[in-house]
Parts: sequence; C-alpha cells; structure tokens
Amino acid sequence: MSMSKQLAAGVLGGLAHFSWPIAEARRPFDRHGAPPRAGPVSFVAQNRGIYDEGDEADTFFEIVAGVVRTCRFSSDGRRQIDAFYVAKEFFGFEPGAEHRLSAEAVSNCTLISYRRRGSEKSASHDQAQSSLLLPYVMRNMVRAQEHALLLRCRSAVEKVGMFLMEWAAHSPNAQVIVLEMTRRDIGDYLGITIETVSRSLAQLERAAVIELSSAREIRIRDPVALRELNA
Amino acid sequence: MSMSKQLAAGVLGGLAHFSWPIAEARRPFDRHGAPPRAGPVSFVAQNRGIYDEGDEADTFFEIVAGVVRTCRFSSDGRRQIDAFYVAKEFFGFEPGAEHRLSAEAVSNCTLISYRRRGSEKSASHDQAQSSLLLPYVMRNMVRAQEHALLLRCRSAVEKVGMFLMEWAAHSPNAQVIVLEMTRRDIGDYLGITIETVSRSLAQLERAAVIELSSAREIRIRDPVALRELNA
DNA sequence: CGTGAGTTTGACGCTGTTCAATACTTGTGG
DNA sequence: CCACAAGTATTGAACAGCGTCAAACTCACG
Repeated sequence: MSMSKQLAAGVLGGLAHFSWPIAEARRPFDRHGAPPRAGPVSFVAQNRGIYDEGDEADTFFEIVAGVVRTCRFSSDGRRQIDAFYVAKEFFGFEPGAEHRLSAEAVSNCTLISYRRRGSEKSASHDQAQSSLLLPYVMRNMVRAQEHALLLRCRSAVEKVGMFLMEWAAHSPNAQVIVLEMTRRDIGDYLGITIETVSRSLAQLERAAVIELSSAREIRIRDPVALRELNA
Repeated sequence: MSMSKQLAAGVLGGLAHFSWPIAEARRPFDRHGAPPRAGPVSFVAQNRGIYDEGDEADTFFEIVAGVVRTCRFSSDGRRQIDAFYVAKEFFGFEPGAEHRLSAEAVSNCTLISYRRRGSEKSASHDQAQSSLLLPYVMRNMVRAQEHALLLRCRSAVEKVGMFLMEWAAHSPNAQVIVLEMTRRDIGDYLGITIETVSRSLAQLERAAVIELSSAREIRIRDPVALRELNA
C-alpha cells in the first residue's frame, strides 16, 4: 500500500532483529530461509517471540505476511491474547517506554520495523509521524474496544461465532476460513478453555451453521445464522 | 491543566449541545443550573445522554467535572459499558464519521466540546490536531486493552477487586472510594450481574479486605490483599 | 510405524445467572 | 413529621453453563 511506503520513507530506521523460541531460553535470531536482509525487514518463524512485555518500546512493526499475536501472562501462568494482527496492520506502538504486552509469531512472518521518534515526554515532537500514525492507533483502539465487548457475550458459542465472523472478514474467500492459530490461541483470545472452543465448534457444526473440513479449515454453511448469534 | 488550554486554543469550536433523559423520548437540553453558556462548555445532568451510537461524530469532549460512561446496547436489551471517564479525560474521538458507542452522564457533568478537524479520509489533514490528540487516543487504546484483559480474570471477586483498584487510583483519598455509579453500571462494565457484584463485595467485606460504610462508599482495609487478587 | 502435539469427547463439580423476596435510600405529598 | 412510592441494594435457592480432569482420537513428521 501507499501508506506503508509513506511510512517507510518517513519513519524508517534499519534495525537488527532477534526472535526466540517461546517458553525456552532466549537465543539469537532463527529465520526460516535466507540470511537477514540489511534494513528494516525481518523474518520470524512460527511460535517465536518478537518482543517481550517490559522490553524497550523503541521499535514498532508492520506485518507484510503472516499472523502475530500480542499477549500477556498472568502470574498463575495463564496466557491472555490481546489481539491478532495480519498483513498491512501495525503493532507494538505504545505510549510508554516499555512494551506492555509480548508479541509472538502465530505463523511464519515477514515484518517491517520502524523506529519510534521522540519519547513519551515529547510525543508531539515529530508531528509528521504522529499524524501518520494516528489512524493506526485509532484502529487498534477500536479493535480493543470491540474485543472487550465481545468478551461479555454471555455464551461461549456466541464468542466463537463472533471470532469466526472476524476471521471470515480477513479471509480471501468469505465462505472458507483457514485458521492460522491453535485452539489454545482461540481460547486465550476469547477467555475460554480449549475444550469449550472445541465443543462450541462441534455445536455449530451440529446446527449446520459451519462445517469443519479439517480442524483448521472451516466452511461457513449458514452465514445468516452465524451473524444472528452476535445480535 | 496546560494541555486542556492548548487544545482549547488549538482545536476549539463552539457548539450548542443537547442531552436527553436516558430510555425516554429525546428532548432538548435540560441542565442543572443556569442557561447554556455560549461557547464550548456544556452541562449534562446525571443519567442523561450526551450522544448516541450512530450519531455524527463531529464533536468530542473533555470532562471538567463529573463521570461519563460510554456504552452499547445489544439487541436483547443488555447494556455493555466500554469505559468510565473522569475529569481531564477525553472521549468521543473516533475514527469514523459516526459514534460507535453511546455516551451518558453517570453524575452531573461539566464538559468542554471540541470540533473535530478533517474527515476520516483526510485524518492527517490537520497535523497539529493529530499530534496533540495522539497521546489521548493512545491512552484510550491502553484503557480498552487493559479492560479486555480484566474481563478474562476467572472469578467475579477478582473482577470486582480490580475495579476497586482502578477507582482507588482516581480517588483523592486512596483509602476511601466513593462510587459515582450504581451496581448495574459496575456489572455492565465487568460483564457480571448486579447480584454477583453485590455478593463479591459482601465476600470481600467478610474477608476484611474492604468495609462498606454505605452502598456507595467503600473503605479499603487491606490494600495488599486487594492487590494480590489481580496477580 | 511410532511419537508427540493438537484436538475431540465424556463425566463431574463449581461459579455465576436467574428468579424471587426482602431491606435500604431518597424524594414527594399529605 | 410521617407515610408512601420508586429506585437501589442485598440475600437466598435452584439451575445451567463452563472449567477441570481424564481418556481417546487425528494428523504431521521422523
């Protein structure tokens, strides 16, 4: 898109990036393919971390390809997923000096990194960057608000239904959804267990609303019924 | 604050405002006091609407005094509260042409209104406004994200505990919280019923964590125990 | 063909919702 | 000043849905 070119021209800063296997000792960058290109493009393999909660937030990212999740871990070890990001979306731009969430690659990812201008004390320092970023920050704000509303649907089936609607919108073919993420990812995003995710999908299949071609590929048979769940 | 002066100088637009009793036929402005002042300051009485979901979003607001809730109504009549806003905070600035949520006065409110510059197609039209607003939009983004995380706490008591922590931070005296909102407001914010809110508070009182001087006034007896609920 | 991660399904218990009754608070009018 | 009404809050009992634990199944990969 032209927007990414604008940002690349206006904001870019080449940075070396590192990623690590999740829930293991951190170790250096491990790509899937060629050696790292000089410049702001980086590759991150499936399930590897991009940054951690508490890391310095001097860099933010645009996704070229793949899916990223931002998440937080509570002290009892449970994981909460804040959002999934797909191609052409931005993540990691935050108000403070540190990342408030961790970011991890759901699938193999290609990212463009941008260096953030100005600290939180002089956020208006670079007006050009601010005004370019505002629409993206607002989109993330709306996303978080809609997510919070989603989480208050009463039933698990409604939550799963709304999740499917969200991903149908991202999908090239609105009839067939290919899920990049595991049941655990879905559960941690919706605030329910993997068993309940599975049962909800089974229930929707029994009601002939969807059809599970495989565990990760879902065909929508009755879009109207699916939409009515949300109401 | 100096920020509000900056915005008033940079962005202001005088607008006549209207509010209405909630869940009744809309009727014109009904203040609590003197006639409406010319200019961007308006008064809204408790429980009256400020704008509705779907209204044109050409205006946004700063709170001088009082508490505002933004909310949405699902088709089954249930209300979901997205956020509470207090003095010095902004609300109603949105990416699209229409408000995505309704806004209502929890208590009697004094507001400053600002006219939004530029449509969504030319959001970067007014760079000065964009860069001034960015920090506020980001704060609202963070707020929504934290809210989404809050909603996934397992137990109702944890949710209520986190809610109390939030409001203790706003309170002048950190030991005593005066709730401006009803149990229904709290329940709709936390995604639980008023009965469960009440039971959770009773449970915290039995555990000697808090003390309910009256229904709306809560004294925190054991801040450490309260904080540990969240972990 | 075996292994391990991911997924599905079943049985049971707990937590929050629902429905219902009671108490408290505030404002209004006699 | 008291009585009454309406809104708000608390408490109880029964039920339903989701979480938990456990076992079986599927699939990709070596």
